[in-house]
Amino acid sequence: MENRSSKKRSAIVETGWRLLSYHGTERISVEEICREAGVSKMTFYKYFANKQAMIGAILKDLLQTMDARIDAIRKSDLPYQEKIKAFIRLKMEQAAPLGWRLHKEFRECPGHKWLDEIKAWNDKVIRGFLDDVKEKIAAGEIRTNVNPETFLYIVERMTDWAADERFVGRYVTVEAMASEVLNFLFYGFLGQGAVKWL
Amino acid sequence: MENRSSKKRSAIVETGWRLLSYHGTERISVEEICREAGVSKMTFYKYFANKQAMIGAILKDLLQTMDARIDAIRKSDLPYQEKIKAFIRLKMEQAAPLGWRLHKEFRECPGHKWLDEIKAWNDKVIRGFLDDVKEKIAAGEIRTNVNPETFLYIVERMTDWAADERFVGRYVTVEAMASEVLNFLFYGFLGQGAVKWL
DNA sequence: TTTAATATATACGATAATCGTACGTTAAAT
DNA sequence: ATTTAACGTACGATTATCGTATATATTAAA
Repeated sequence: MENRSSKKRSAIVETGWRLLSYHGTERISVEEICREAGVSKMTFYKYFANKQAMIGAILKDLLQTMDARIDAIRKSDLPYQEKIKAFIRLKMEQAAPLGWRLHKEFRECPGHKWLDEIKAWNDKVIRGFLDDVKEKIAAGEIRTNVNPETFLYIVERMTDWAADERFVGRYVTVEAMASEVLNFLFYGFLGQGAVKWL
Repeated sequence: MENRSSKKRSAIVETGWRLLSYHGTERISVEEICREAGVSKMTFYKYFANKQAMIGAILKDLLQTMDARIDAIRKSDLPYQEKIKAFIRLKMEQAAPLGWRLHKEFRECPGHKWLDEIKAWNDKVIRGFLDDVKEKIAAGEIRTNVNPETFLYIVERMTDWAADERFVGRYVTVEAMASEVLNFLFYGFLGQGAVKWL
């Protein structure tokens, strides 16, 4: 049956996602995926009707996973600071994962099949997070040396960075990138202490 | 003759670079380049022996251009800050010029033909600036907890904010905005000193 | 203007990649 | 032992790609 937890299927999904996020939807082939995943083509067609179906399944899984992670953060009893960090990290780890490559492809091909779904999901994530932050700032539970509006704007812009190849391309892992951004967001470029330029 | 300024050749180089920087060296074909450039294959092979030769020529041209720009900055008698700005601009505008895509490909394929050349070039561009910054950091004149390259990127992005009315519109004066941005840039979201979360 | 040289386009054969499937094989469940 | 699910091999059909041989147009020289 369509055993969703088959090892072979997992291998296909994993390899498929890797190649997909790197090369886009057009420049990959099922043969390549099978080759790299160590799976025969017949097995591939056992689980997926074709490449398109596989992509759809992968994206669907991805969005589901992300939703679950978001809910987990929301429901958790982490201190609010940690929640914010978790959100930002999630957003960055996902925006890249969703793939700058795919973002671009989707953007460039308007009538794209999964465009709306992804956009909707994206909005959902951002709005949910920003609304929470706004609320806390308005309630005075968060104090910052920066105007709240400025903060919100910056956070919004930062999510763009994660889809910018010039930025993402410098980091080996998404974790490293997210960590760096968080570090900057909270503490700025300069460490505390005397600072001189020239 | 191998007219280096032929229109057709330019079209090939231009399109070739676009596709190359986007899809990498492996996932493009000369037929595709010719198709997109509006050039016949025969013309392609008039100017280049094959795809590899074309890539080599493109990269060579690119590096030469970049070298010239770097030297121009170095030789200029601009004040130090202006030189830094120029470097930032060079690095950000053109300078992922090699394209994150190629950087990654080269990084992942050690025995790559142009790896050394490109690495050397990259060092020349980045080191020139970053070494200066790092020097200042080491000398205690600048202290930072953020990767200098990240800093470069962020600075560049901040210049975008200044052109975004959603951002500018919040401030009565330009000074207020600059102050806010600098405050954020230097100290991050959290001010040093008494900052409470929750 | 005629002629030679050069630039560009078309057509081609050879090879390889890709798709989706028919069929055979293993391994486990009944 | 027999059925059934999972998986691999081999296949035909189609398409892409390479590099070249040949044909045409354009330009420069005589």
